[in-house]
Amino acid sequence: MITLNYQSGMPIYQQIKNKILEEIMLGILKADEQLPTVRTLARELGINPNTIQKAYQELEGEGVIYSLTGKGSFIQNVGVAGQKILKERLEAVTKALEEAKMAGATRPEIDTLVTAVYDKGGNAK
Amino acid sequence: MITLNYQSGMPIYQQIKNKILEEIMLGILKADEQLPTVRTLARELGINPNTIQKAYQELEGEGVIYSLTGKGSFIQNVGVAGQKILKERLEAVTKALEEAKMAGATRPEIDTLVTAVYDKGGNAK
Amino acid sequence: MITLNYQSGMPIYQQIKNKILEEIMLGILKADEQLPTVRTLARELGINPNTIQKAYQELEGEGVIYSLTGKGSFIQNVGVAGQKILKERLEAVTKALEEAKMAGATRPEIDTLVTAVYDKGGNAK
Amino acid sequence: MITLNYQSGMPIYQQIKNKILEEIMLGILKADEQLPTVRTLARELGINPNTIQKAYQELEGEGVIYSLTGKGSFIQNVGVAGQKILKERLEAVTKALEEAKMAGATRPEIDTLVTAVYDKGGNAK
DNA sequence: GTGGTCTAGACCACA
DNA sequence: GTGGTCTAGACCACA
Repeated sequence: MITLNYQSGMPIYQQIKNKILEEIMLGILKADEQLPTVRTLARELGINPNTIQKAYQELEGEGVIYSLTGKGSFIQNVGVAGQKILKERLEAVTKALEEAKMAGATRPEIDTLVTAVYDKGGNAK
Repeated sequence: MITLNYQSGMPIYQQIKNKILEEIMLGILKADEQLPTVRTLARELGINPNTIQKAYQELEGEGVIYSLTGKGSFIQNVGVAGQKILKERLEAVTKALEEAKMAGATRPEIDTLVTAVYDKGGNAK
Repeated sequence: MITLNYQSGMPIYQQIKNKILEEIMLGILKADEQLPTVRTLARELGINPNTIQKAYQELEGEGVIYSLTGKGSFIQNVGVAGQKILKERLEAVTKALEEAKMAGATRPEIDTLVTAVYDKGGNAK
Repeated sequence: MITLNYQSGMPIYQQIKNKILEEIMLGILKADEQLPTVRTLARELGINPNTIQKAYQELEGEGVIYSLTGKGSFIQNVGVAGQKILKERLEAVTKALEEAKMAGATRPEIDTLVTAVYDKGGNAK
């Protein structure tokens, strides 16, 4: 179930990519599981199939899914993709931390945030 | 002295905004101090005046600077602007943390990052 | 015994063609020997009969097998087909070599590859 | 100067990618040199700008070029990209060699091909 | 002007 | 039916 945000400024195909990555990370989508077809998902979301196609093709280029013409699109072996995603996100945290520090954030303030996120229970979003 | 990175993917006007915000946070630019004019800065950086214009306009919209027609652009009272910037950056950290957690980042991994950033000394960038 | 690789990107009908060509080259399939029927092979491999049909039709078009309506498909006189296949594959090697050379591959690098392939013993795959 | 082959079956965007990779490999295109704009190249080749866009975006995703909105597209630092391309092409040679061997190609036949390619002079295509 | 996103719709190879 | 390619054309952010 993907809900699109047309006001956020984030491209639709990006939102779709993120949602799929998220579901892989959370174990909702598992290796070799089939994704909705390009056309089906496009119909469901009320958008153009080309936009789904773009999302799927980028994910395939990144080794996250694989596509079989005439069959459909499937989740790739999760391990490799997952490690890459984790690494990217840790780098994003570091960058955000540096900017916050520059704006005057203190160590205790940051620690409070970290604790808040890690005590929220399983689902972080 | 602003150095632009054309290959980082970050829009030029954003880099300019960030640099000014940074200098305010670090106390280099102080309240009511005058910024270089749009044309002067454009010439210095070898870029289109429209780009500087956009950076200044957004900073004015965010209450960070104020413009006096025919006089130039000036740093707003720092306290107010600073608190808003800090708040935004702490929110960015929270968002980055949530995404990292979802990708499998553990609490100790995050703590290591935080310590790394806060033990680097004064200049975080 | 054909094993299909759904993730290699190579079309299924191509994999079937290649496997048959390979078995002819290796002398496993001999002249006038009967191939499994389209339906039998489709059932065995768990794929669509159309896919087998396409593989057989192309092989027939290339003079590698011949079909007798109501009887089945048979291996063509091996000599003729084999020479054509060999010629095609040598052309493929030339093309690959030219592209590698253009990308900076040196003669010794190529010689190393050739030796590696030809010293591996009977089974090259 | 790119000439397209509409009969080859190779997608147009692939042909464009290959041509650019080739020119980088041959040193015709150098680091930070600007490529023709999406629209210009589309007009020149008589094809849709979207097709050029796709070629450029894939090259950017592969780290071969970088694009600056409002400025144009440029050749990335060549070293890294070049090594990746070379490695891929050597693997293609190995695969072609294995298939040729399986079809009965002898070592001397292969050596003849290699010599033919490497004695043709600078321009292999 | 330049790259990036998206829609609408056609046509193809493959299964 | 399914993914892949391509055209035509609109609109956007950025420079």
